[in-house]
Amino acid sequence: MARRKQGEGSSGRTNDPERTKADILKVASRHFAEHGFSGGRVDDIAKETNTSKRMIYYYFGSKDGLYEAVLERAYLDMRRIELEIDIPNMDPLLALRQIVEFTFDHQFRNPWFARLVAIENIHHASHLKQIAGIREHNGSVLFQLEKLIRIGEERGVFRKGLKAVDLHWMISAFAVFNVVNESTFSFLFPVDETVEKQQSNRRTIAVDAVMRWCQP
Amino acid sequence: MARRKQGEGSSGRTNDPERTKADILKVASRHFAEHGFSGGRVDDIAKETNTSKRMIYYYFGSKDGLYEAVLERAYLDMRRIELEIDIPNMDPLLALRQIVEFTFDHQFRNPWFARLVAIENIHHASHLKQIAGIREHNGSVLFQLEKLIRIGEERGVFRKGLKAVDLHWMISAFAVFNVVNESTFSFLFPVDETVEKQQSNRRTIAVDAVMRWCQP
Amino acid sequence: MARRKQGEGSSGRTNDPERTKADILKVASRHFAEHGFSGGRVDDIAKETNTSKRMIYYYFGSKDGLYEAVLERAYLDMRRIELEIDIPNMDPLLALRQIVEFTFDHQFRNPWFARLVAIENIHHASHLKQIAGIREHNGSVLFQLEKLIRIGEERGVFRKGLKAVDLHWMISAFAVFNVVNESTFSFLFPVDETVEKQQSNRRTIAVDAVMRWCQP
Amino acid sequence: MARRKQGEGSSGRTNDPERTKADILKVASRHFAEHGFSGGRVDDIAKETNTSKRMIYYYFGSKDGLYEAVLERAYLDMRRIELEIDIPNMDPLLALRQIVEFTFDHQFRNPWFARLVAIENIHHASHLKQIAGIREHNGSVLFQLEKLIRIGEERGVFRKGLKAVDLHWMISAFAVFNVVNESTFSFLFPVDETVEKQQSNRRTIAVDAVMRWCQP
DNA sequence: TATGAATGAGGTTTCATTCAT
DNA sequence: CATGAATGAAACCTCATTCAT
Repeated sequence: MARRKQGEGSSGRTNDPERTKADILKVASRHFAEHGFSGGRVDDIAKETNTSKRMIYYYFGSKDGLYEAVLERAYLDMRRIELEIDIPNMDPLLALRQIVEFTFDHQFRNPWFARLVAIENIHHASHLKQIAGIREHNGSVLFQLEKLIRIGEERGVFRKGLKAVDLHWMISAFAVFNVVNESTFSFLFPVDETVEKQQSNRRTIAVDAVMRWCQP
Repeated sequence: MARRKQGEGSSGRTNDPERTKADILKVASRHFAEHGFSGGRVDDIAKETNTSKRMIYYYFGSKDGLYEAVLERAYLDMRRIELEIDIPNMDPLLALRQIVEFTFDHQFRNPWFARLVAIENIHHASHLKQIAGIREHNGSVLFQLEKLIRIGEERGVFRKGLKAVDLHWMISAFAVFNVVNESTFSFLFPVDETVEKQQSNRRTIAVDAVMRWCQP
Repeated sequence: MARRKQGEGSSGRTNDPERTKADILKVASRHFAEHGFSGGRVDDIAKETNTSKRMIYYYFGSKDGLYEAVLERAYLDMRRIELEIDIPNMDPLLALRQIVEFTFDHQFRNPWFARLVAIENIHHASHLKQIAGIREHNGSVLFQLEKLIRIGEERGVFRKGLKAVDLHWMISAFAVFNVVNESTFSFLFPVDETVEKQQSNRRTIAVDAVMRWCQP
Repeated sequence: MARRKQGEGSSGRTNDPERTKADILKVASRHFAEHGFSGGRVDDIAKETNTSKRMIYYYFGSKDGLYEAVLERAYLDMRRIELEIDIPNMDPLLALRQIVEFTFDHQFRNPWFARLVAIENIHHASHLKQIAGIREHNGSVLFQLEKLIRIGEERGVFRKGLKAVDLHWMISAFAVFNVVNESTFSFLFPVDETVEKQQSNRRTIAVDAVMRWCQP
């Protein structure tokens, strides 16, 4: 039998705080990304969860607290994933291409992140500003890009004076706009292509634009 | 002083439906852009208006109806303004530069438009899809860009195969991202510059990127 | 040219008070009968009318006033129609049969009257009690039935001691219940017949029951 | 005085959902029966309750939902009570008399039921049709009457060919009309009798009419 | 730790009625 | 006589949050 607490397993009750919190966070991420912060419903989140509404308040204190936790987790995950790209001895142009493509694809496949960011911007980043240390954590992207720019400059494949924050801004603009404005853009300017073809096309545009902009 | 139209100002009752509607729409635009659709409050909008909450329902039927009217008006205004740019005999490269700069600046100075679009995207463009004729109206931008592309190609200053919808996508990405993601981006990646300097810098990035992307 | 007021005819504007009032009353009758008093909407009535909402208030003072006028008109019409039955030298049994059949059919073909009465009963006849002279007017039915009963008794085809008010009560019970409770009754106890067949059947029941009850 | 259940009375908070729901339903039944559906006020119902308006929505979802629950409960109660009449070895004529008298009296003493049904008919039985299983449940009356008719026919005290649904229709017509149209009828055709005397008289009419109609 | 019942404040919407022309 | 704009009060309903067990 060995160490199994009474009641565990039967009805979703876990008695595992970390698991419970993770479950709530995952559900809440998707829910807020789908409905926005004001449009999000604590009741609905609770229903989708394996636990009850009371647990949300127990662990996160309030709707705002829950949303902030969601946001923090989202940024941590995103930055962690980005760091997986390895720009060691790779050719700078190839590395740049990979970064743009990876960012573009990853955001497209995980649209809830970009949507959460968009939602947070509607609220003037007020929740983000409550999250301690989030700024420092995000600095990692810039370090990576700085490294790339330095190498590229040295080898003469990038023009001089590129700034990491500008490059990140441009890459983000494409990757985020692509996800976040998809609904209105594709409705207003429909293209006669499959979604896959269209995404591939837009990714090419993004890659080309970034690379042309970086080169001498 | 003179120049005061009969009944204007003071106590609100205008008996001028167009004025009343325009008043409501203007207030509502700013309010929804500020708080989102779900976060927007009909009560608050009414308070800022010269009229009462009842009139909002009299003219727009519901919160959704009001929001749709706001959205429609916003798109109409935006497209009308864009058409003011004249690409007649101008040098294509110069015209392209002006279009990007104009779009970039105009969106920055009227951030509520981009915010409304972002909000609408959170809701999967469900309201936009209710607005009859909005799609047709928006086509005008593409016509303009197509004209520009044709001239640029003929003169050999643009590379071949450019598509208007792609160009519009890129220009929008910069102009919209710049406005909509400003809060989170500038919080996470602060730059030690004045806002004006920063905007000027980003505009340069956008212009350069677009022009490099269009040229052969 | 000859006596035609400016604007007459063009847009429904009549300048004929009686016609206007009659128009409003007719529309309001059907509307209240359909939705009840509380469920009735002055706005909706106005829209169905050839005139405007203001006229309703001009002529009838209030929603209650309009409803009372509707009720009065309905009772007047109903009693007037009933008096058209002629019981002169007719055979009493035949006359009785005709009265029951006529009442039954007429109520069925003009269900809004019975519905208005049902609605008024929900409100404890409070509006009816405001209508001056309505009680006296309704007495006519009883006079007619009394005449019939007298003749029937004299000829020995009716049993002794019948009272007009009881006879009217019974006839009304069938005719009114048939109309007013149709929705719930036919839903709960559906019969596999055409509506016409069913009505004919119920009318037979009513006629048989009344006649058996009157005969010695 | 003893005999007071724990928590009963006083401050309202029961944490006993069934009791809370029953309390709401009872108050709502009387309220809707008194004012109709459109004329009924959720606020007023809540005030008469031991709980708050919020709980009405918690348990019943909407005003319509509450009304449907009221209607369902009313029909269930009515049919349950009717079944208490026992037609075992009783003389069919006596049993018939008892059924008519019981129905007549019971409806008169519980007028809110007939009023609810009248109200529901104003709304074309739209709520009733939402109630699952209500039709099946109501079938019980017909079974009972069929049994009675069969016995009566066999013994030759009823004429042949009687149908249960017709008999139920007739009994209902008297019992329901007596309650529902009381206000207008007694106002228009006042009788110089006590209410008790009048009811007794009408009950006699109903019994006589039904029995004469059933006999050969 | 966990649950379902309960809540007050506030949100959207509706309605009969009146006003200005 | 006639109209459409305008209104305040009150209606229905929702939401984040807390309580009792």
